[in-house]
Amino acid sequence: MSQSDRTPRVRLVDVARAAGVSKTTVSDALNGAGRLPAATREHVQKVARALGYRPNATARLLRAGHTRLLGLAAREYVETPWVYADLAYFSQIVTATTRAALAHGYGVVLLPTYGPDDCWLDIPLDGVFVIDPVEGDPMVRDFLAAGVPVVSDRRALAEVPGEARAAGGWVDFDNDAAVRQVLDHLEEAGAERIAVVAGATTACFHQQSVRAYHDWCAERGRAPRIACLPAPGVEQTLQAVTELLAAPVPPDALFTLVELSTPLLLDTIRRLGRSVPGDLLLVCTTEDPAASYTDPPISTLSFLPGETARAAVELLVDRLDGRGGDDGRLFSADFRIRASSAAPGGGRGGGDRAARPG
Amino acid sequence: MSQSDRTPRVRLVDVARAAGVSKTTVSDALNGAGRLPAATREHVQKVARALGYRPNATARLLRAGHTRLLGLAAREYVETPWVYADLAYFSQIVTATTRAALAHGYGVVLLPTYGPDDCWLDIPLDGVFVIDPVEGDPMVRDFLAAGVPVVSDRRALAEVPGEARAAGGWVDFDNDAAVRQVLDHLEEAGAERIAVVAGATTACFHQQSVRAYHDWCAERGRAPRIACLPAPGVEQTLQAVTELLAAPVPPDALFTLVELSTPLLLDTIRRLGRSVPGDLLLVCTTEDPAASYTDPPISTLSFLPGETARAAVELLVDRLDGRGGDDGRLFSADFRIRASSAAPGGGRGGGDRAARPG
DNA sequence: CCCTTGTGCAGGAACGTTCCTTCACGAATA
DNA sequence: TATTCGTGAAGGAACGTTCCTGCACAAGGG
Repeated sequence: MSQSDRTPRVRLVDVARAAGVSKTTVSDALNGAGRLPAATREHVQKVARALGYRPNATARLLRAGHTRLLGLAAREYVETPWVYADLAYFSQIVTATTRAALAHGYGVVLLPTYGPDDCWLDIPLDGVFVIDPVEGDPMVRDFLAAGVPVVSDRRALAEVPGEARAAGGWVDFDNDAAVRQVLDHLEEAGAERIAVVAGATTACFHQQSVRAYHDWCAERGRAPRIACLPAPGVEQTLQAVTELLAAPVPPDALFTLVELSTPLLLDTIRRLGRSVPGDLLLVCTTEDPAASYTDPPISTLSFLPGETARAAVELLVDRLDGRGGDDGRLFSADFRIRASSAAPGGGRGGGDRAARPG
Repeated sequence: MSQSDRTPRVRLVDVARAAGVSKTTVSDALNGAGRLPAATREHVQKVARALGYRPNATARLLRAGHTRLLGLAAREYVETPWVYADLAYFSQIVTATTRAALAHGYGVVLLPTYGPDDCWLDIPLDGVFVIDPVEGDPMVRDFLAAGVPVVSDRRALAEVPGEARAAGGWVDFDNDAAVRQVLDHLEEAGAERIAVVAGATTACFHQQSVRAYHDWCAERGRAPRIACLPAPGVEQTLQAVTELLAAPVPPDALFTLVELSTPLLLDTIRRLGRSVPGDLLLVCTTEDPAASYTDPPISTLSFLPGETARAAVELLVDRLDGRGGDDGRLFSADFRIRASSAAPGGGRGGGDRAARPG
């Protein structure tokens, strides 16, 4: 009943019967294999075309032993899958994963993140890329147990005990270094009261970043000024910024970790009567290219979703093809200093240059 | 070699042998089928768990006759697949398709859009959602020929001759009506020289919209002012806007059809010395929620990618489950009038109200 | 004339499931 | 005692491919 028509699809044997040859001959003729004279080959092809024969993909896969399908799952807010794919970071991850996979002859399946038991195992996959896995992630566990190689974007979680480890790879960022780099830069530019806007999610990124910020503040004896958003959204984010800036002694620098329309943020800050970078230095974590076209251009921190995804797919494909390469790859975030965080004295900034750690 | 380990995976028969029962018993015990006493069932389950047995997904699918996998393909700029998934429209289509599919127990495969011959047929799919198919699209043809139901977002292309038609569905917009609605609104608000920014792509949306604009202008004896972008990108778009506004007799209204950061556009217009809506009325085609938070809020035209995708999936799923419902669904775009296109006299606008045609 | 070598194809075993059919056996009924 | 009946489980045929093996026949060499 699943097939819309009740005509039961023409199979290989049907072609064979119609052409008066065996299954083998048909298969060989259509796949360009075996030793067949051109005449036979063409005859079979003609018959197959006449009958409208199309090979059954599932049967081929069963025979082949692999599916050329890679799974992609985002494990943040598991109960509402793919809601955050609207964010530029996820969107670019999806795009880049797909493009890289296709370049290697693989398709990409967007996976369910919750559901009855281990329902994801019903999908025939050769490998999986898991974004933001949680501690002891059941999905990761299931796939590894099923012998499906997993690459995640958190190296900490790839360190599972025992033999399963051999099948897990990772790509990751030096998150601490990135956050510190931004904070150091702001301090150097004269900032004394740096405020941070983060998200209260299960994503390692936010948790790690917030911790790094607290550590950095503690080392300098500064009081952290932080707003943690329970959920993403334009309204909430702008609200948080407004509140931060309304403090009795307002911050002189703002570092956002949540994704947001940067031109809109700039505009909002202006409407609150503060100028960038005059009154407030600004650095945004974002993948939005619009950031470099604002006035002033905004300093950005990017976690290179495209490169991450590409690397993850390469890792996975290498592993699938038996080329056991590295266990993982560590990236550095891409910090681009622009006018929005230039020193008041004018000693820095104005340009559009990338800074890389150590 | 494809499987990373050379341990050849434990199969159903292996469990059967180890448990001292037959394949049937194992299958029934694990799937909760058949008539088995609890003791046997538990014994088999224990053995299976001990051996680390995981059923082979491909084999199940072959047996089941369906894959619970839906394909998603964007046919715009076929040679560079998924580059435009960064755009909010595509991104939301992908998100909504995936969520709707998962809700019905289907996974989503992001399809290749080019490649050797009909390579997409190697992927085991139950149905396909094709965005922006081109005329006589080979992908659509291939899938229909292979008996895989196709839903596209262009009703014009679903009208293929003959019996194949029964397998194609569509969701679409009344594009002309939407464009005219915006133009009429701008005219009513006092605009006399409406300029349009469109993209030069194969997407029906742009072509149809441009045609509608030309027709509308012709009916009124107005000269069309249009900028067609060869490629999307912040730089190009802002450049086009700058040029349009630099005309000797500049436009008094702007209607953008390409996706763009709306706060950035507003900012750019201001930097060119024009005020919105005072000097220039503004309506943007966008899916970006930031548009309602700018100052002034921007009037937007949305093609509801989320609802489109949901409808497409419903259509597909209905067809797959034998519930032959409609052939398609026609949507109306969502035009929201805000202050950016309010009449100079102040007669209109300021609010945030939706307008629907008809 | 027999043995090799090569060509053209057929048969059938995989791939790993599910599920339909059958069969044995003990208990209940006639 | 001979017939039903229900329970528990085995056997094997699908699902639709691919590909290994092997057979028949013809041509060539000794």
